[in-house]
Amino acid sequence: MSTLIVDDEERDRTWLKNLLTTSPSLQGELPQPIHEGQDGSQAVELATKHHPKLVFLDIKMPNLSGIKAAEQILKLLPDTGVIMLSNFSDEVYVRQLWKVVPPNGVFGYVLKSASDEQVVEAAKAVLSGDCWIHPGIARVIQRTQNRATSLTPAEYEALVCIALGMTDHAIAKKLYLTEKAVQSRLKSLYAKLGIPGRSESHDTEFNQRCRAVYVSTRRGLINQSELDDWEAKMQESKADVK
Amino acid sequence: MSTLIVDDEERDRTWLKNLLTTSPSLQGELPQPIHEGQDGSQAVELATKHHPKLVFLDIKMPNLSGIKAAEQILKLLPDTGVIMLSNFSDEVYVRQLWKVVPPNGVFGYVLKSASDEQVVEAAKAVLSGDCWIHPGIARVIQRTQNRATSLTPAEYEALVCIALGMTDHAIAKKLYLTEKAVQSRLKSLYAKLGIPGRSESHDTEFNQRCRAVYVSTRRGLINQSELDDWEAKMQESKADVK
DNA sequence: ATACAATCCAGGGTTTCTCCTGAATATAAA
DNA sequence: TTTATATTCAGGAGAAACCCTGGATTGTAT
Repeated sequence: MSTLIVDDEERDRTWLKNLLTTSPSLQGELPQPIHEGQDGSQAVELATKHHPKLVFLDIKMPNLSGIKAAEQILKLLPDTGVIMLSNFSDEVYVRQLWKVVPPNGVFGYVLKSASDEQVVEAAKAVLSGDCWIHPGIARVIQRTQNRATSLTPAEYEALVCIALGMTDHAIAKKLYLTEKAVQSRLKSLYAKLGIPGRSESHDTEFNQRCRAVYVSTRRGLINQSELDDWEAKMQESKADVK
Repeated sequence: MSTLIVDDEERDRTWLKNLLTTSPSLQGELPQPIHEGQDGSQAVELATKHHPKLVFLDIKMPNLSGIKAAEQILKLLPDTGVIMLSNFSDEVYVRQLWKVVPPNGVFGYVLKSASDEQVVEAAKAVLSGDCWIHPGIARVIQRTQNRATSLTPAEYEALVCIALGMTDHAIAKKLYLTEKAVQSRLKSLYAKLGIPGRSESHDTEFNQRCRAVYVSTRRGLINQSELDDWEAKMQESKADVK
């Protein structure tokens, strides 16, 4: 029974380690020893080796993201308590995490802007079998549950494509659809994002396509590093065709 | 003669404070005492009060950004050594900083991913009247100097507008131009960003408008918080018209 | 079985964006 | 003064994006 801390920034690792070991209210409760890793693949590796009870994972890491690392760890060791540490309250991550964590899984989600007390609180909660979710994320989760505003996989796919700058035609080819189907997806996407079209206000204010990307980024539905991943995937599948 | 540390994250402030006070190679050289602030307006306030020799400024802060704070501080106290601390190597910030810092000003720019040694090095350099720029930023600066790839103010303005999702028509109205002029700006923008148009490749791959936003964000020419500032400004000027 | 939502698709019409050529201005460098 | 460069504009053509209505197909919940 040990604890695992995985973050690519050494500064954050030592901060967290100090916090956990010196906190009075965690004395004796924190599984020892504490192992450390620097990226997602190390996280999986160290977890399979030491079977930790508690794992802290940064989301944004090289090689393997914290989310994917969590997925693999939970698949192998479902009883592990996973606490995600993130700089952002991005909806993408909440979306992804929701799919990865088993329904009865125990996990925490804390932003790096959290106070030391909150981090300790999260650790204690997860150790005693509860979940701990950062207050700032509560409303994000609400939104992902809400039918009227949350995006379907189809809409999300379309969103990513336009954010990468693809044309309707290119999207259709990539997803094996007609252009009409693509436009249909986009139409419902714009509606859910609340972007007014030509019809609604007399003079057109917005280019819906770009506006959709802007508000989605602001809401954290997409972010640059996610898009870059997609871009890389696109490149690959393009190479396959050749 | 004192030192000023301004960052909205307490964690980073204490980290930096510890680093500066405990570093052997800075003993005796660091101006004492050390004052701390949490945002840009406090930075200006504390600087006018204590006339520090050295100021550490985080770029992303509430109320007043680190860049704007630096501008005001350097206007009042041109001999202050300013060191910018940033999480990102975004081109926007380099652009802005270049305008704000006087030609003979002394400043540093270090990324938060820097090692402790680098931060100390930067501090020593600035204290002895030199500039210190993070290696990762060198090539960004190169790009901002290069005529062929750097954007003119006109192009940059257009870029921000399309990133916010405005139509040609809306942009023209906002900037007091014809739509044709806007399109002309966009055309040269696309060219500088190296985005292929309909003519260049047989089948159109990209929606240039969205693609431009994507690559610009990736290059750090624009970023979300900057765009949000612009969005707020747009709202204001819209209210003025009423 | 019925209802519902999500999806794909079609046709046809309107607007916006992009492309091309070309011209007039202004400003700064040679 | 000439030469470049940046910039604003025009007209007209074609492509892409958006609007509306509506049908067919799935799957899922009641």
